[in-house]
Amino acid sequence: MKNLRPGIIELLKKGSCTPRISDLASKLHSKSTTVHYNVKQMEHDGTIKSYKAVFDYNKIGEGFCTYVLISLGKQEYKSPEVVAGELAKYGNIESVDIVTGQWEIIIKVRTKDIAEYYEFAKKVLSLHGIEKTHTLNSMHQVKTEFMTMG
Amino acid sequence: MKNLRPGIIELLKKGSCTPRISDLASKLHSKSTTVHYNVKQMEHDGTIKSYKAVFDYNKIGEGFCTYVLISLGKQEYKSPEVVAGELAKYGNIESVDIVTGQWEIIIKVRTKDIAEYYEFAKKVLSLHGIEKTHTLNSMHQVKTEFMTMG
DNA sequence: TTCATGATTTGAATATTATTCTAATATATT
DNA sequence: AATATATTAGAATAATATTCAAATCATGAA
Repeated sequence: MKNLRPGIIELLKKGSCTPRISDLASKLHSKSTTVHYNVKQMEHDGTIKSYKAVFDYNKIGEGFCTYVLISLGKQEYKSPEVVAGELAKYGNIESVDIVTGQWEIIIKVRTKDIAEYYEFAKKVLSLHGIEKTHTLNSMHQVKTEFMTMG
Repeated sequence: MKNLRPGIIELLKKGSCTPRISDLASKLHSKSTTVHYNVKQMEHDGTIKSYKAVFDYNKIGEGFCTYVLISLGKQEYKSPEVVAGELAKYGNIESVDIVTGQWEIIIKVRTKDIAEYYEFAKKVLSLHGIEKTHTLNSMHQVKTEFMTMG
């Protein structure tokens, strides 16, 4: 007997979902064929990127959430774009933004606990030409991906 | 003729999607009834909070993305939890976290442009007993909600 | 305005897929 | 080992998305 959850979680984290046309139709007081037409349009013109699940991250071993402000150092040979692209490849990094001001990149990281975060930081943040970091640990995730937790 | 897009976007931002059981089943080399059983289990025990869409936020008038670090001031009568809860109610705030360190709350805000952000900041950040803020503007959103943009 | 063109909506028919139910198998507990 | 519980599987059904053709609406040109 195989434990399907990890595989399901990995797939649903990024996709493998679909809009409920009939639900949208009834909520918007429209015909389902009309909603279907509009949604497909948004998919084709790139307005909609994906359909995915939002999890209770505490229940999938990613309850420890950290924001890391990253500075690259002026004389660095790697551009922020390159470093950001490298960071984006990590599955436990939820978001990567190149920002203005004193820091160059901000990332949001999800790990099981502080120990796993420490391993991540050792492995990832030492590489990639990162000079300086400032860490903000989330004690309470009140809202995530537009979803209010509770 | 009504423009359905705003309504569809609002609903898909938080929900109105469903997992594609058969897609999961084929990718995981399992029977769809088995996947169905496991997914329902995760829904019922709260592991899965919702199924939603991810957008190209530039195309839905939310291309301007800002992280705001918030400090509340020691003698404040409102707790971080209360302020965070109030902030979470705003539809254009993607995430709200209560964090450790020199700042108390970090939020991620989406607006159309800097002008709309200014209106938001005037309206929201002046209320709620917020003492000091530090703003990081995203010049490039490389990854969002686990989805790499491109 | 009227006409013509393209875009959006609609309804009916069909195809897919989720869901239900029952049975079988695996896992855990005593 | 024996019983109870949890998970997987198959067949039948229900629900829903999708397709297609036709109707309606919106737009711009004459």
